[in-house]
Amino acid sequence: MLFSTATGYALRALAALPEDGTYCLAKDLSSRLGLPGPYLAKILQGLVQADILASVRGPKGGFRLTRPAHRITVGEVVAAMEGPEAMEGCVMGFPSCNGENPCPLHDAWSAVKSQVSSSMTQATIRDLQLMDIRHKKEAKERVPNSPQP
Amino acid sequence: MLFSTATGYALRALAALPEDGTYCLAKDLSSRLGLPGPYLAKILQGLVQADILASVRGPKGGFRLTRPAHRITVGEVVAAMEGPEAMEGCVMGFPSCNGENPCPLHDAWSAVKSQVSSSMTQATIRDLQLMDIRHKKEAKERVPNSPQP
DNA sequence: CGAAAAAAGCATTCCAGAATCCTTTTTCTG
DNA sequence: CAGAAAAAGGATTCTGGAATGCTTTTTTCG
Ligand code: FES
Ligand code: FES
Repeated sequence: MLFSTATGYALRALAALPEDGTYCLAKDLSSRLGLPGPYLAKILQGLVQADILASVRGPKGGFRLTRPAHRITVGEVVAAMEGPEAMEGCVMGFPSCNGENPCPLHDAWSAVKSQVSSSMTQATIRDLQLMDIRHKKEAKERVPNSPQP
Repeated sequence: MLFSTATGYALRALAALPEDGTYCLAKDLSSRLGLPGPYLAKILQGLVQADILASVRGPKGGFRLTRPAHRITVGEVVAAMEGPEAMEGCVMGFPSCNGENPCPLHDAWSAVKSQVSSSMTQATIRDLQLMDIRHKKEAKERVPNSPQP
């Protein structure tokens, strides 16, 4: 899936945070998204250190975005989660991917890398929020009223 | 790295096999490539079942390609190793990657997928052999004579 | 101030992929 | 046929990421 599952969780959690500065509980997020609770908590803490989230402890505390959603790029989040060296190395797993001794997929892969990373610096958390909205709307249309027993 | 390390090993091993039908020992391959011996052996066995390699047991036995190198595509090897479902799923790890509710990277990623998979069906083991030759030649030029103590 | 709420931090468990070891089967050679 | 060489097959260990639990610190509120 190209990135680690933790990165996916981070993106989903960020997209689920409210856009105003309200603080939001980790537990709340995890239950809303159906993600493993303590694991998500740890991920959120990491995002705090990357200055993507701000947190306050104690009652009334929680997590919130440090910036408006459209100012946080997907690339930034991926870098924070995966480290700066993500997407390095040869697609085929050959040792050392450099122009010197390219594997047959090297050119295609280089194009891919630049394409993905440019898309990632374009896309922001705001875009993910929109996606989520679409998701919910669609679900609502599909099942007009679904009682929760 | 997009694919598993085993897939990388498989590709490297296939590229290292002689083009004539000579049988080649697993142990020989592993030592030549510096790959973990028994692990490579198991990988080779898998390639036999995928009809990419043929093997014969006993003395004078070993592994060989079932077809000329230029008739074995990289895509075929990847499929044999990773299963047919490789490269499915959303780049960002969102559940279900379909056109219905695309994530912001979906279009870029779709392009990537088709590009990579078409490159993979174009490239053959023969191309990998050429890469290897380049590799060796280059090393030789760099170190004209390197005694092995 | 004291109790409760919540994040922070740390150790631990779980699990799949990576790698190793050992036994069995096949085939060649003397 | 006997023995050795080599792949085939299965069980096992190792390892890093995924996930969980527990304790500590900070903050709010009565
Ligand atoms: S060498 Fe394979 S992707 Fe660059
Ligand atoms: S939905 Fe993310 S890549 Fe298709």
